[in-house]
Amino acid sequence: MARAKRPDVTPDQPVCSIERSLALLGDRWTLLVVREAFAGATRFSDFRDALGIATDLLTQRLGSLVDAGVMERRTYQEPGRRARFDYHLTQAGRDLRLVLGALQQWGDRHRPPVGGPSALRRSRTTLQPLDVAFVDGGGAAVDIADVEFVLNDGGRAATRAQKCEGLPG
Amino acid sequence: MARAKRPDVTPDQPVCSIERSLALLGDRWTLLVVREAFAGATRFSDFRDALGIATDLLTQRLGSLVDAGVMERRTYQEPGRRARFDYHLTQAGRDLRLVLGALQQWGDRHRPPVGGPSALRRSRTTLQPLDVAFVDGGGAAVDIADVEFVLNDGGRAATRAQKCEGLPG
DNA sequence: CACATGGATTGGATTTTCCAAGTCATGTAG
DNA sequence: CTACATGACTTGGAAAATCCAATCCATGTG
Repeated sequence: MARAKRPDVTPDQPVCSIERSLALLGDRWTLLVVREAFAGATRFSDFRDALGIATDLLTQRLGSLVDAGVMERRTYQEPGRRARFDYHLTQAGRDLRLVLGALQQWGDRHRPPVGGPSALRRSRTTLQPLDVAFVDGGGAAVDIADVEFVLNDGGRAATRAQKCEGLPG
Repeated sequence: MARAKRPDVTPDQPVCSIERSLALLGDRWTLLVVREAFAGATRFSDFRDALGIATDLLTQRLGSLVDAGVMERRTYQEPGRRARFDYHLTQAGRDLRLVLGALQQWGDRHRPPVGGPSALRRSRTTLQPLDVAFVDGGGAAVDIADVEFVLNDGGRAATRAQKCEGLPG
C-alpha cells in the first residue's frame, strides 16, 4: 500500500485539476509574478524591482510561465537599443484574474489589513464593485454553502481522483 | 532606492491582500491540505495518507492553518480509545472553496487533463454545474475582461499597494 | 507488564531559495 | 578602436525548507 506520490514528482500529470494548477502556481513567487504582470510589468527588471525576487528564480519562474503558456516572451527594441525580451500575459494568464481575485477577496475577509481592504475589484464599464462567486449556467450567483465538488466520469477515475470530491463542511 | 522586501520576511503585514493570502497559502502543500479537508479528511493520518506529505511538514501546516483560523483543532474520543485531536475547517476555511474552485476551473481550461475535466462544481440543490466568476452587487456574472483592480483608499496607500492595481491586459 | 496505536518529534540527507558577483552581447562616448 | 554602460541573465556558495526514516509518547487492550 504505497503512499500517494507528492504532486511535483508525479511522473504523469495529476488527475486533479487543483493539483495541476498548483504544480505550476503553488509556490511563493509565481502568482506574485502574475500579479505584477496585471499591474503592468513586462520586463525582467520590472518584476525584479517590484518583487525583490532573486534573479535566478525570476528567470526560472518566467520560463515556467512561458512554458505553461501563461505568459509569452516577445522581442522589443527601443530606438538606439539592442533587441530585448519582455513578457506578456496570454489568455490563460489573463484568466488567472479569477484566481487572484479569489485570493484577494479571501484575504480581505479573513486576513484583514489594518485599515480595511486596500484594493477592490470593479467593473470597468459600470464601476460597480465586484465579488468572486460561484454562478450557475444563467450567470446568477449561488450561495457558497450550496456548492459541492463531484466527479465527472461516472466513477471510472482512480482513487486518487476522489480527492477532488466531497464537501462535508 | 532599496528593493521591496520579499513577502514572507516582511516584518509588518503586506499591504496587498493577495500577498497576505499567499503568505499563508502559497506553498506546495497548504492548499492541498485544505482540499483534503473539503474531501472529508479530519485526522492527521487522513491527510498524511491522502497526500503522502512528510509528517513533520504536516504538523507544521496544520498548525499554521489553525493559527490562521482556517482550521480548528478539536478533541475527539472513540469508545475505548484515548482522546485525540482532529482538524475541521472554520468558516474562513470553507470560504477557500472559491479559491480552490478558481484553481480547479483554471486547471480544467488551461492545463487540460487527458480525458476532460475529472471533477466539476455543482449546486447541491439544483445539481446545475457551476462556474467561478466575477459578479456585481446584484449577483449577476460580469465578463472577466471587464474587471479591473483599483485602490480603495483615495491614493493614500504606499507605493507598494499600487501593486494590487491595474489590469492592462 | 508487554505490546499496539495515533499523532507527532527528531536527525540527517536532499532540494530549493537567497544573495552577491560575474558574464555576455550590444549599445554609446571619446 | 577602446572604454565603459546596460539589461538580462548565470553561477557559486550559504541559508532555509523539504523529505524520509526512525523514534518517542501517552494511553489503550490482552
